[in-house]
Amino acid sequence: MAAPLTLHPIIPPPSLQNPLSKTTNTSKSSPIKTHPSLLHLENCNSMSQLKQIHGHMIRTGLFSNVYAASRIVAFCALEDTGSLPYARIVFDQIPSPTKFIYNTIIRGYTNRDLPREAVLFYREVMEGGLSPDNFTFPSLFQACADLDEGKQLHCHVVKFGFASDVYVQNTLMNMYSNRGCLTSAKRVFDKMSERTVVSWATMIAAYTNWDRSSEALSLFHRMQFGNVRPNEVTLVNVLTACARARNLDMAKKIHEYMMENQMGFHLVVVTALVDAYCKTGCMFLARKLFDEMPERNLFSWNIMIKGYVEDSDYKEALVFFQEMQGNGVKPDKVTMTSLLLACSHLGAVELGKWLHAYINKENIEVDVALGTALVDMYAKCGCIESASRVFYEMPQRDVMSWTSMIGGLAMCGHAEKALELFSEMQSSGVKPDAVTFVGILAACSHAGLVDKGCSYFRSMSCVYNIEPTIEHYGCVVDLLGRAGQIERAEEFIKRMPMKPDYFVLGGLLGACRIHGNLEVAERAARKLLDLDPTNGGAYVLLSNIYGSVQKWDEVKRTRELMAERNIKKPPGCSLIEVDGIVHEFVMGDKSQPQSDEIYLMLEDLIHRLKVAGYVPNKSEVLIDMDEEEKENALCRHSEKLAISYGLISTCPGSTLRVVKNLRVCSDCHFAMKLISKVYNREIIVRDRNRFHHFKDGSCSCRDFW
DNA sequence: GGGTGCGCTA
Repeated sequence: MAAPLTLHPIIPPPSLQNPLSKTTNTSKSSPIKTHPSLLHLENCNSMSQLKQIHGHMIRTGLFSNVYAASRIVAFCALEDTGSLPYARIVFDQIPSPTKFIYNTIIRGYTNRDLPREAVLFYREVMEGGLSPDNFTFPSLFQACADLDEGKQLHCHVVKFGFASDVYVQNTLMNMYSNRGCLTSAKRVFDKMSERTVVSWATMIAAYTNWDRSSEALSLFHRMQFGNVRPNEVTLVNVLTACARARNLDMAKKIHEYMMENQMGFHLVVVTALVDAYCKTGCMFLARKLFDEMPERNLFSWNIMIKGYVEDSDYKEALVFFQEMQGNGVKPDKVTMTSLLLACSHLGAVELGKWLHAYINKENIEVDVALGTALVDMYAKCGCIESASRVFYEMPQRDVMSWTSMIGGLAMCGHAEKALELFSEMQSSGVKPDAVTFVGILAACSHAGLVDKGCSYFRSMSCVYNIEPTIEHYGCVVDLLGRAGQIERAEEFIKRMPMKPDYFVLGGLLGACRIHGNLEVAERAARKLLDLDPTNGGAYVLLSNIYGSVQKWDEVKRTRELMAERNIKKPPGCSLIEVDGIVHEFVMGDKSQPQSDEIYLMLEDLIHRLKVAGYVPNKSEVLIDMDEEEKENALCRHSEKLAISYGLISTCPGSTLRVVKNLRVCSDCHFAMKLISKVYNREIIVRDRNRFHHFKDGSCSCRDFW
């Protein structure tokens, strides 16, 4: 009902209003929300407009209305075009700010990723005599720096009586989990009298992030018993747990649930499902789902690319990247990191360089992960100088960056430099991990530094508190074996705290081949065949040793055993990159379009090598065939085919780079040395162990591999 | 008095 006209209050002109007064110049029939200044504020989209409105509000006295003032603060603190410093100035002009107003500023700091400012502002306000409410804490917990600060804020929660607010509890759990204390997170969860779907999702994510995915999944079951319906976020978290736990069955169940509950088109959920299929090794299902997605984002593409890389399908990862570009999707640092990893495996340095240039051109941020991927790519492609350059340009380096560089130097045979870097790493305050020591031991092994290597191995547990794994034991066996200390290596294996595996015994066998120790070789081979009678590599190693000491009967017997047991030799495969395209060769390969030219080149090559003194070394040929056939087989080894292709398709004098999946055989090694001289080419071959840099008739490994 | 806060995929 309208008030009688005669009783209307007299409103003073704005200039006479007391700025501290909380009364407003609006009547009940004109609520403040529809005041023209506030309507202006609704459409405001810049700070200069905001300042005009603010000034006008001060002049008209509207600013003394705390609601109006709060709208000004909210714009400055929360809008993209706002300004937090200005919000602070406005805040200081408000005589009695409400909790809403300072909560808004705290949230503004948190949203803009200014956590320090958020907490400092909170402290300042509290010291000014104000008190928090239940809305204050969620953004504060997001902003808090560490566990200590989080605990202090938790005390405030209790002190001010908000410990049973569900929002506060949910963010509290998240804070504890993210700041390193899963136990406290669980304690909060267990104490909750009412749990929302968010509470469950938060705890499921916490378990997953702490690598306790199976507990995450059982929590999901418990949630369903409690009649809480999962929503999209719940499913995303559960799928992440499935991915980490490699639980394909569960992922499939969630997939069914999604289809039954009309969640099959939710972008994030489907993307999480694609990831779960990738991680459980079902690239086919992942691809099918991806292809059927009505919309995709960068996450979806990155997940597929990473999926292919982790599935060791590097070429498909690169093909997929082309498809991504064809779809007009711009890659980011995550995409680049996965692609560089693919290049590392393929030895595709040209492509790797292209990616590096792309990163620079597109100003993609080189974070620690991407920088490390670049170092690793250059190092694994044998470009140790480029690797080193990128490494030293990195503003930040973590243990993986140092480890990549150390491992790269080790693979190239630069043992001294690798060890120097190891001490440099420690001076810079980065602690080595188990992988670092694999690099260190490999460096010692390739350089024949037996005592140093053994001393590093001992220091692992007593100085660095790192328990050596079977891989480290394998490195030491390799180290001793290569240096000719075969008996010591055998003794070392006997005293290992775990059963030797294929790589440990294979290392010993390899050493026996180099040093012609038949007695130990036979014992090692027997153990190796007991361990895994189907492993073709073990038979090949044994047969090679018999061959190296001209025990042809034994070679024959090993070969017959293989045939009897229907065991195939692991296929050798070589990759060579020409003009950014990776070509793959297997022995006797004729699948290349230029096959005829390649074989003509090969014939010429063998002829010229023979003139230069090449005699085919048939001792490592396993197949039952006559001498001429053996020679033919040797000449068609994948690395020789790859080199022939390289010779006909690159400019004279340019470096040839080959990646081989197995160790390079003695015959090819000898041939490569001669090729480097006869054709005046540097040849860099990465085998499964190390780099061989052939130049001018000799190899960087000094025939020691 | 009004208007606020949480969990999600590489």
